[in-house]
Amino acid sequence: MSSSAGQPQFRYAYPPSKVLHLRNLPWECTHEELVELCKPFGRVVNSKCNVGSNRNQAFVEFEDLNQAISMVSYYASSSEPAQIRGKTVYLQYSNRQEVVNNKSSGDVASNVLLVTFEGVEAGDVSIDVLHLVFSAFGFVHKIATFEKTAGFQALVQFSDPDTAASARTALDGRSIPSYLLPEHVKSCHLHISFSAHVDLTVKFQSHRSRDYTNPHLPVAASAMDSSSQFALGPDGKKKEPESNVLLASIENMQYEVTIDVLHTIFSAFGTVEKIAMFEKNAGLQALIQFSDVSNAVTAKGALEGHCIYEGGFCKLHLAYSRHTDLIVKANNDRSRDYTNLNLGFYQSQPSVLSPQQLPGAQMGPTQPVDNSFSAPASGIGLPQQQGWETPSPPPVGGHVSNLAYRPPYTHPETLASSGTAPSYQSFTSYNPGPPVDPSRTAFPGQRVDTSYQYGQSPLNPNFQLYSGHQYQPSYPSGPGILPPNSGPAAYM
DNA sequence: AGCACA
Repeated sequence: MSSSAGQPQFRYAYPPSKVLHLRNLPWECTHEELVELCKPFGRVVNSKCNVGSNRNQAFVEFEDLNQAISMVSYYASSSEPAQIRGKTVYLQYSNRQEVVNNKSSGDVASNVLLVTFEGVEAGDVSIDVLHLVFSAFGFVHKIATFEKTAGFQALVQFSDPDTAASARTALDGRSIPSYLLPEHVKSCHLHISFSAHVDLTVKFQSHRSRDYTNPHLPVAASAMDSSSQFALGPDGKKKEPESNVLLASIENMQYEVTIDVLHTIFSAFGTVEKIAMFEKNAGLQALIQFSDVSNAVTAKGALEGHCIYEGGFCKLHLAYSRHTDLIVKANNDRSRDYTNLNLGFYQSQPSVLSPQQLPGAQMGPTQPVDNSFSAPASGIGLPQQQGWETPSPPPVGGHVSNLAYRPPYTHPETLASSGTAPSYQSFTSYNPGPPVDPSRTAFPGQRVDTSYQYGQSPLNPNFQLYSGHQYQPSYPSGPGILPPNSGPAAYM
């Protein structure tokens, strides 16, 4: 019996399936492009590209049949055809019920993540920002960025698949907080899957690749002159000599910016040794001293032109200072020497260590440890309450030694597993003592990004970093926002 | 432009 029914030739030849067959695809169409097209209708759990003799067909599998139906129905009645790269794509239900084979959209756990950035150009997300974001979940070994047809992508290598999985779970679909992005970028959603790689080969430290396990790796010449990845702001000039001390000017200061806020922000990029704040030209300025020039460079690149608070408030402008070592005579709310906490109002405390034991000699090998990120990562979206409201208590014996010795990265599993918020105590025992512990650096009423500090990355759709509605200013905006007891700057 | 060789 030949084609009396004659159906299989036509458009809706097959009954609905959560697998769609797509054809007339552009050359070397990627999984990411397919997902981009299908995403409005549901979640693509698997795909296979480059199918057929012309390699221009593909299969996508939705997690749910209704999602596939909605996509087919939509394009059946749409005046605009489905398109990829401007090319019309024809789609129909597949005669299969699941996509076989292929890189299962990266569901095989790996210690390396493939990150696709949505809505940004290659230069918009610096490798330092990536490092910052992913370090919230564990020690990042290597990062490599590249551009393909799917857009700007990165491979981020962790030590083990579990750590990578926690980062993926937490960040997939989230957006990088705007204060880490150039102003023209509205949002930068992340799509994360597991890579097939296990160990990236990074030959140079450059603007597109880093190996954080090997600080002695040569720096690529190409990275030297292309300072563009750091210059997120409009200033393309790199005339001023680099320094370990940054001069920060704060523009549009509607909210209080305390020394603790600055410490929290800048500590994400390395060890902050000293901070001094002062008034200049009716504005607030601060000198932030890092232990290392490279930390200052990274911080400058990542933060220049960004606002501390949502809404364009407290915009940072950073320049290299000519200072290399600030002289802080007292620890107060305008100046702080984090390498010598026995100054100023800490002086009443008995000094537990002799001067020889103070930092410097004992500072372990300078490695890119973000003290703010060495903290345990717990579940995303936990209330940001644990401990930060605690007023900075006077230091107790032993805290100085914690400052002097900063342990290498400790895996988050050691503290926070099973999604329970680490208690303040547990954190304290892990990394005790102010002000090494960033939780102690916040004043009451001074909302600091603790969730970020604790490895609860802010990349949460509902997370508003330093947003106005979360922020409870201690003082009304206006000229009187600074604490009344802000004495004269004690640095020189 | 019409259904996949790990």
